[in-house]
Order: sequence, then structure tokens, then C-alpha cells
Amino acid sequence: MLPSFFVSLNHPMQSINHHPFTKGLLTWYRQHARELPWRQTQDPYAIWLSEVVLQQTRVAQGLPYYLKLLEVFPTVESLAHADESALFRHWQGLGYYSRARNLHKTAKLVVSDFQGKFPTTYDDLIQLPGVGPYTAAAIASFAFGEAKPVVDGNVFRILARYFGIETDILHSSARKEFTEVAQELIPNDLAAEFNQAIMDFGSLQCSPAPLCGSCPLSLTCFACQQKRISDFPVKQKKAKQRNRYFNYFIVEQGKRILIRERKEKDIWSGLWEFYLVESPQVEELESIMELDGNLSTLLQGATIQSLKSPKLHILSHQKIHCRAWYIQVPDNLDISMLDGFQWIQPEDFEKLGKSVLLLNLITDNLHLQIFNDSMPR
DNA sequence: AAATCGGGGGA
DNA sequence: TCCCCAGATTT
Repeated sequence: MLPSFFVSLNHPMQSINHHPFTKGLLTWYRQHARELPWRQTQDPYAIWLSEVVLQQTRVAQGLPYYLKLLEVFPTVESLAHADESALFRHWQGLGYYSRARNLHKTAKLVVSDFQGKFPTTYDDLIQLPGVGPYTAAAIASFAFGEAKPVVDGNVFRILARYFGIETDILHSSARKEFTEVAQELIPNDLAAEFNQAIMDFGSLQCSPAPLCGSCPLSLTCFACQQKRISDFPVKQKKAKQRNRYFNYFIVEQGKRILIRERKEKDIWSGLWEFYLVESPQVEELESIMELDGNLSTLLQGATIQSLKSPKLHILSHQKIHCRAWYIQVPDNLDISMLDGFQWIQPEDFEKLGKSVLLLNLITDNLHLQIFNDSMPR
């Protein structure tokens, strides 16, 4: 009769994991762990914040945003009570702006429905807006010690290589399959350490261009043994991005400029921008005016000049071709307010979140009188 | 199941 | 250029 702890070795909820992968990984981690600020705390708020910032974002890029956000919004209450516009301004430049909206939603939800205390289990955490399987597992393990494996890009890559898994990691069934493998490997009593370890291992050792020569797992790694490192992970190639043509007009009247919040279901929703006319291709000014009736109205009695602008702005799925003009409307000319637009002073516009394309457009034209050195950064 | 949502860095 | 990054959500 075997003792129960021995029987449990082949059970998913095993308390001690002797798999060579796990042993080698944890040994490696104890010598190579990165020192990262969100590892110095067990506060679920700080951990949640870091995980959302780091979604699809490199540590080096997200780190300054995390530090600043935690400084400005040190508690979930402070974030819940903050203006969403302030949050967007701090998120400016980080990308995937729906993260900021969901962050605010969840903060308000945690304060209003959970007395400011985050849920403590994976199953409850994943109910929160902007919290998916990865982030729920990260918070559950790091803050509460629950043995749920994180399955991010690192984990897909490492497990695909180590076990020779040929499943397309973009296929809908891939997450379930890789999660089941990871669940077999994660030690019940060292879940947080295992999850931190596997992500550091993916970043530092088993990176996209891996360092197999110095890898402690190379002897038991399928891809390395078979000399098929480049075969894993299997990943469907991405489609080509579409072209779009943005024509921006910096419209000025009496020290104020015409701006609008992007609210449609499109890129940069929640950010602010100048008057924009999108065209199906590169167009002359005359053709652009035909595309947009209000533009001709704005130009009645106004002066217009061409501006320097970023030629191209690349996103994951789109290539934005950009041109820009400067329209000065005389003070005495009465412009009826266009729907959805508002006039704003540059120093107030600076406080609103803007896309990197718009920031670059502004930077290219800081010599304009209207900006008057009020728009740094 | 596929598409979409940013921006930046490394090879 | 292409790929990938501490993914989530919508269609």
C-alpha cells in the first residue's frame, strides 16, 4: 500500500513535482531570476496592474508605465475614483488602449462590489473585465498561491520546444492543450515561483532565438535533441496589414484648436485627435474636401498650409499613411460647432491621451505659434 | 475560428 | 523586413 503522497505523484494536483523539466527550471531560476518591482509585493492590486500593463508588452517597455501608474494610483480606490481621461493620458504611448478602459472598469467594480478587495480565486478573477486566462492565473498564483499555470507566449514556445508539440499555437484548441501540459508540471506548493521561473526562462534562455548551448534543459528537450529548434513553436503566419490614409487638419481659431475623441470601434478608441478626414487612397486637397462637407465650411475665409508630418505609422494590422494641413480661421468668423468636436487650448489638449502618430505630428510642428511651447512630450 | 487592438525592439 | 512581446475581446 503506497502512502497517499506517493500516489498523488501522477495526479494533476501533485504537491511535489519531480518532472525533470520542473526541477531543471526551478534550479535555473534560483540562479537567474530577474529583479522586478512587481515581485516585491503580494498586493493583488499591484500585481493585477503589472499584469495588465505587460499584456503583449515587453518588460522594458511596460516597466516605466507600471511605476508611474502605481505612483499616481497607489490603490484600487484611487484608480476607481480617477477620471478615465487621466488614466488614458498616463496610458498614452503604451498601446492597446482598451486595456486602460477595462482597467478602470475593474477598479470601479472591485470597489463597488467587493469592498475594494480583489477576488482571490482564478475562477472569480477571470470574471473581471480585461482579465483573461493568463492574467487570472498570474494574479491567482502570485498573490494567492493558487496552482494555476500562466500560459503566455513564453510558455507556448518553451513547452512546444521541450515536448515537441506541433499544435499551431494560434489555433483555438492550443491554449487548452498547453494549459493541460503546464498544469502537470506546476508544483502545487511552488506555483508562484514556477510561473515566475517559466517566464524568465522564456525571456532569458528559451527566447525566440534560444541559447541552447548554455541551457540546463537541453538534454531532455525534444527540439534541441532533434536539432529542430526552428520548427517550434508552430505558428500560423499573419495576414498582411491593410493600408489607410489619414488626412489631419490642425484647425485653429483664437488660440484654440479643434479636436475630437475617438469613440468608434476602431484603433485609438478613447484617445483624442485633430480634425481627421480618412480617404480611400492618397488624395489631393481638393478631393479630400469633396469627401468631407464640413471641411469646405471650415475653409471659408480661412488660410491653409501644408504641414510636415509622419509619412507612415505602422500598427500590427494597419499601415497608416498620413498627411497634415494647418487651417487658420479668422477670429471674427463664426463657426457653428461641429457635432462631436470641441475647441480646446493647447495646454488643455496636452492633458488628453493621444496616439503616437499624433504626438509625432505635433512634434514635427512645434514651431507653430499655436503650440507656443505648451506641448512638450 | 478568425479578426482586431499599438507600439517598440531585436535579428 | 519579419517576428514577437508577462493577451483579451469581439465577431
